[in-house]
Amino acid sequence: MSQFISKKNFEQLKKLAYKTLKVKKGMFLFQEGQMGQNFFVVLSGKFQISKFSGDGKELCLRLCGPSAVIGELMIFSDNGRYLFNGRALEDSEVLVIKNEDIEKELLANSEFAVEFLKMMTDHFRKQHTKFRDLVLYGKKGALYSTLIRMANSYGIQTKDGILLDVPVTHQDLANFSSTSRESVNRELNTLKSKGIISFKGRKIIIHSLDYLKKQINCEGCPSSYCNIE
Amino acid sequence: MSQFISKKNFEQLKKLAYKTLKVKKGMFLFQEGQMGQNFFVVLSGKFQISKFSGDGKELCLRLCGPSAVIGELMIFSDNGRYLFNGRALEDSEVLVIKNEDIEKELLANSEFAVEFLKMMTDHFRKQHTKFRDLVLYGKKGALYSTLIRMANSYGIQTKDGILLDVPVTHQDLANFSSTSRESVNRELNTLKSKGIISFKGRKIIIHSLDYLKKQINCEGCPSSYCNIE
DNA sequence: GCATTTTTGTGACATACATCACACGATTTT
DNA sequence: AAAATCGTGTGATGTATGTCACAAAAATGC
Repeated sequence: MSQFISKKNFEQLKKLAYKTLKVKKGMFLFQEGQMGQNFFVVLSGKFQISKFSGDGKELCLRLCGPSAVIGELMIFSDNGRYLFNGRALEDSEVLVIKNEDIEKELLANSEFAVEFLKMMTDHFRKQHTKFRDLVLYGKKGALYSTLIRMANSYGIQTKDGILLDVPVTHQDLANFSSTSRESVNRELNTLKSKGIISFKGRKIIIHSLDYLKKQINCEGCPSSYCNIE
Repeated sequence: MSQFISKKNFEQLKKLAYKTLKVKKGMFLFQEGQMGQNFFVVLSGKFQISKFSGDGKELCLRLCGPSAVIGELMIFSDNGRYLFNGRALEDSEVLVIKNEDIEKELLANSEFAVEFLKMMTDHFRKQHTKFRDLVLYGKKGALYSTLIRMANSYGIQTKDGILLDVPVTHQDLANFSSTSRESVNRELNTLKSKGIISFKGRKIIIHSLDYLKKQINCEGCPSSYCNIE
């Protein structure tokens, strides 16, 4: 169950859904700029939330697994356009909820409204920390931040260190860090030569999460914000 | 009156306040990392919302005049620490509202809860566009974005163009754009030589807002998000 | 009005980072 | 098994932008 919303309110969201939708791997559930009246709750599979820049680069913001709420930012928006792209990384299934239905429900049920507001502010703080890492600590900071987040979301503790158990390419990491594949490659190899990380096949093992955290002043941040979801 | 919250709900916020506070020019109303149980509504004066990086640089995010809601992001937070700094740029006065009081009120009054949620999502989208400009369009994009926002918030239409009627130094613009004073200076002079802007004393006149907008793909964005507040 | 401080302007240089080019190994397809 | 594709590694080079140094102009204080 997501850390965002209680089981009870997750059930409530389920009730509000008017259909479920299967999304094939690689397909867009929604795209930035597109009009739409729905948002979604992931039931199975995985989605990547991203944003395209003018010159075709893609900035990745979230990886969303089961029970994540996505496409939710347009609720109460004037113009009803999605801000991001949501693409299925695997064959996936989602609940579809009409914005007007949730708006009604929020008015009718203030306990639910508060829970939902809580989720939104949480989400906001999470996005904010990502923002901070990107803007205040440069490309390197963004990469470190991405590694830390992936460790918190997909890391498996082994005696060797934390194994990032997701199939990510250097290009993927670059997209999450608004930098280039080559820079990611070089920086990862620098980290490896320092003994901070190592590779196991294509996957990354982090030996010193602390080192990465220190570089971006990450000490105080509650780890619930520090993930990639 | 702010574009964020209706007069009625602004009155409601006023009722919830347990005191008003005068803040002298230059003083911090709150600082990042600081514990606190309150948020604020500006009654008079002006506040700057900012964030410090590890190496002492300051990233400025908002300029907040009367009826802006500030320090609100910690509502429902686990750790109760401010994410930003709020500093008075002039002698100012604010309403002080306890987080627990608003949390109670939101539970009791769902119409208010929805209105508040609306404000938060609006705010989120606004921050998001700033984020996009900073990360996706580089330093130049950040500066253009800042100029556009200031034009929308403080611009006065004259026959000459849009006069930015705020006292801002190049250093201020740099802080809003996460760049350096010198870069701002050079870029402004480049814009001047292209006839996009000109100077009237210390103030900036924008002759072609469209040019700036085009550079950062700003066409579709509703101008209510595109301000500095 | 003079002195001091703040703000702006600009050259020289250093650095971070993107881009291009290409090689190589691994994986997948035919 | 050969061919094609994909992911990685790395040097060379260009560009954007930060930093330093210092001067001129403007604003402010006394």
